[in-house]
Amino acid sequence: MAPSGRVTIADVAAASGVGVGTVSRVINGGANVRESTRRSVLTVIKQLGYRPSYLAASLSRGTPRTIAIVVPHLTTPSAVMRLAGALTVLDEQGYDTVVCNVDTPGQRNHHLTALTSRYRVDGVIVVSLRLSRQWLASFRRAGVPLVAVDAALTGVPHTVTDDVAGGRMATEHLLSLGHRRIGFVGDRHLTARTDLGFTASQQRLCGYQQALQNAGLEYDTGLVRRGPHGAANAEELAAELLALPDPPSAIFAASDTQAMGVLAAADRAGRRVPGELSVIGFDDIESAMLLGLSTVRQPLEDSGAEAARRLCGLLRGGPIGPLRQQLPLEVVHRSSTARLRGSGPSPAGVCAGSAAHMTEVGAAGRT
Amino acid sequence: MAPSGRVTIADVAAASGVGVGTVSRVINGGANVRESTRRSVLTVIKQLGYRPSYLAASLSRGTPRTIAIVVPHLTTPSAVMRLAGALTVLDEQGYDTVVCNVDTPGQRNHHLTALTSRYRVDGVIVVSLRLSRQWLASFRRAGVPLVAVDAALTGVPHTVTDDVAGGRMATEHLLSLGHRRIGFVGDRHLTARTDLGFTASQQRLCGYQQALQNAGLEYDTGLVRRGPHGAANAEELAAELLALPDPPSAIFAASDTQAMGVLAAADRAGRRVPGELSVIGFDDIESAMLLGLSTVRQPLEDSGAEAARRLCGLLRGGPIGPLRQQLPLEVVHRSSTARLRGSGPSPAGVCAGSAAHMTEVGAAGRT
DNA sequence: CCAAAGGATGGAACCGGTTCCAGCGGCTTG
DNA sequence: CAAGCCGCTGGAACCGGTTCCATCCTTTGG
Repeated sequence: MAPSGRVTIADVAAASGVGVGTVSRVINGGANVRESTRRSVLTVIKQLGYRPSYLAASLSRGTPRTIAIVVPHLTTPSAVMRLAGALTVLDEQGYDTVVCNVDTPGQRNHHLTALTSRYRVDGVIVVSLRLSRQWLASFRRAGVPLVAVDAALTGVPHTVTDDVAGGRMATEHLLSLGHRRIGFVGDRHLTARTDLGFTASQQRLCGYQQALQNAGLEYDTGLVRRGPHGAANAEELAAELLALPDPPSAIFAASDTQAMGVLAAADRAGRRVPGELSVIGFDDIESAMLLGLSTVRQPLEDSGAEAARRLCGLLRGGPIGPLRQQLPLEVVHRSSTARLRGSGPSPAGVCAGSAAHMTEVGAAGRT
Repeated sequence: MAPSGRVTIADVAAASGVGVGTVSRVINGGANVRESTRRSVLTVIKQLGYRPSYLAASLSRGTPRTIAIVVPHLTTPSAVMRLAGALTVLDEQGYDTVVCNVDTPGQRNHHLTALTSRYRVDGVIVVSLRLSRQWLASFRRAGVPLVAVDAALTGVPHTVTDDVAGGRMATEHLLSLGHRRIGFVGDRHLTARTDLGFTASQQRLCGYQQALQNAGLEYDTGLVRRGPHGAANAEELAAELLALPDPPSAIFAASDTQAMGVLAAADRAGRRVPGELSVIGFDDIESAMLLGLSTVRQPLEDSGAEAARRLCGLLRGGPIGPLRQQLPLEVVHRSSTARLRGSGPSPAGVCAGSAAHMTEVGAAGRT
């Protein structure tokens, strides 16, 4: 028994009169250990209060059984759901997960440097971050397995949705309800250098443009407002649109969070939703259901879970499969969108897009 | 140079013609290394693509520089904000953070067992979980430093708010607006055995009762509805209250999430807020601001940050200070609460509670 | 009754760093 | 000029497990 300090496996071995190998076997899957031996060793372990060192085991074993997940703006609902999905799977698979929250490019670089310059985790999941060619090279050089969610990184397995199609679906939903003047509220396009470089908003805008074009409508930049992320900013932008001499009858917000800002702006401007203004968001976060917000649903939790599964498969050395895994989108019609007054009923909207179902969902609010 | 496999510190030492000790000094704070030596070693490191093993370093150093945070229902906004606050501080302090999400008692036990039965992290932050005496003993026996947030654990440093006072403040706010029939919507009280045993809702209910009593009002159990957590359930409970022959003119929801359910129920029942129904929540999550929800604000992010700071201090061996750290609460008056029609203006509400300021905040919505 | 097969076991080597201590020039000081 | 100090350095011991291999003790088969 150790005179002082931590109890080690050697102490346990000595105290129970067996070798360290046997103790190790007892602790782990204990194949080939006589039942009586096992029991006596377990007793000693309990008596001595022995706690195996995870570090020593990992070092010896050669793998930390830990993965890192790098996620920007952790507090946003969509990021959290992706994280939660990944955590669930990694938990099941027996991995520890260290979470790296990233709010600025500086933080991003800090964490990416730590992950590539030291051997610390078995693999990394990157969420919504558009990594530069340099970073990708760093990971490859370091031999750190990498998968991405909500970001198409060349050469890296990624789980994404078709944001362009999603933008189209949202816009087509509004078009099918008879709307012709449709506003857009989304994030400003920024470079990866000065910001984290999200692209979803940009792509959804593309889908919006495509849908308008397909419908033979002019793309009116006056109806497009972009600014920093966040509901409060979206509210201002929407207020601008509503103050226009010829305001839109519907607004497509690039995310549900921003859609909530739009709803607030509408409320403040005294516009009834959906009577005087239709609003559709993107993501289908929990609040969307509560607020009766129509939206384009993407499987947020699944996306995290899928990425985690793929990473685990990769670590197990299994086949990688196609680099790009695309998850389906779906328009969810709640009570924030309605037929434009004065436009006759039209045939069911044509929903282009990867998996364009459209569900009618009974929801609270806006009756 | 190693013929194959990972590059080790010995390889670097050999390749640069110095000893391992010197390489180690270069990698870390490099005190007492000649500048020319340092540079040549760094060059070799880059050339060989050497990545120091975090595991080996931790084992040798004796500390993993990692802490675990156990948080229930990660996807709820309040849990996320606490987590985010803790992450920020731990990041600054150079700790890795492994996140243990817990949705069921089984998961809780699984993670707590892992944390106590193996030496894996330097310390643990527990959020909102009421740990049993047995678990506390396990942690003490294992010598794992522990701090708690939003849960008063005996003998453990904890960062909390006074939920009873908060409940009182919310109710007094409504009373000061002339309301006399005030409903309550909150979580069902469950034992720690069958559920995770949150107590906040229960305590806020106590505050509600106290405030009523202080105002000389009868406690009417018919106005109190409790059920499983979640906005959807709260919506149902609120609907019950609104369907009463003599419905309440105001409702206090034990959390903002539940308050959102109440708002949805009011909307669905055609009750205008705050004209026909006042609603106040608790927490001040981001949505509350957007929805113009009056609420009792608690510093969620700070609570996580404070707990992390205390844990770091504890690990550094500093003084622990008082076990209980209490953060202030504050009523935020937005546009979901208003004077009861027909009741004259009354003097400013008396706000009991630890630090009872009351702020008037201009907010969007419900004009 | 003896040999072969196989389960249980002990223990050395190893994982890859950190740290401490001894050693070695070179420079200051008396 | 010798003693003393200090900055830099090399390297062995150690952190606490896992794993593999040699060994020993049983069984089972012939």
